[in-house]
Amino acid sequence: MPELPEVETVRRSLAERCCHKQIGEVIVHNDQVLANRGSGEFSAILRERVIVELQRRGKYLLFLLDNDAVLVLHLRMTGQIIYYEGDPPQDKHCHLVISLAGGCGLYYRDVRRFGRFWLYESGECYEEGGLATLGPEPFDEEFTVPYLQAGLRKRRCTVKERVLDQTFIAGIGNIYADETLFAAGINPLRRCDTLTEGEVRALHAAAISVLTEAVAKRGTTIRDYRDGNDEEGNFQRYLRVFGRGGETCQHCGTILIKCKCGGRGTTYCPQCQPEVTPCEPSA
DNA sequence: CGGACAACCTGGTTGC
DNA sequence: TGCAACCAGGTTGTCC
Repeated sequence: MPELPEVETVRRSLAERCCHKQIGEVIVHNDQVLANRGSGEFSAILRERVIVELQRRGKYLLFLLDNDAVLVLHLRMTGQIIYYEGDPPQDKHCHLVISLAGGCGLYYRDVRRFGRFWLYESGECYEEGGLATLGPEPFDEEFTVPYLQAGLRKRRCTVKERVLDQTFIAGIGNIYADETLFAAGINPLRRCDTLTEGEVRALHAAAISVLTEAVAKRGTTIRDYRDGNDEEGNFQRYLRVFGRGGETCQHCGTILIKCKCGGRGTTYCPQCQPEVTPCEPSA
């Protein structure tokens, strides 16, 4: 599941491969993955454009093209955008091929076909849909302790559901929500408006440190995730709670609990992330 | 507006 | 062994 660290790893791996290259033939095998264009129009607009720069916002990948066109991609669950040389691989889950000058290109593969491409030309507002409403990501200056505290107090849902809200914090998905809450010592089922100031500070620091570490380890591969070079991430070796329900907590030895929270599978340590916050010692 | 929930998809796993 | 049911989850859309 590509979240911020995975999309950032894809961005970095593709940037060095395809920046400044010109697009040649574009083949659409399945126009389901095109959100705002038909396949003919999509191919015609992309053809002969030069990829100038790759950016990322939250979980969105942006290809900035010459003539001010922008190709936006969200990988959702199982999307993969991979660089190839020679011929693109034969694959029944390959929905789109963008060939580049010099006998190489990018192919988009997505088993579940949830991922989407948006293509915008000069003058079109490409900040529509999800991009328009994204909140700051944990690496942004705007993501401060007061911002986090104010946002947590505005809702009554669980803290995990709040952390997953992309309009509040961009880039955190199910894996890093569980890992961040563990690192902060906060139970995912806690009501988000009941966190103490100390807990908010811990959550703020944990979000930044967990994502920083995950980017450094090139993301998490549970099953499908691959970067732009078709390589797996490494952070799955460092997960402390996600996918470890029933195992023992590496910190205290307690059996990790697997439950549902906001419809998502959720794992936490009942000892390190207690349901009720202990009274803080008086100063 | 917030909150709840179905829908989109297929492959892997589980249960009978 | 076969087959049906269920589960995984990011985002959008709908409904109350």
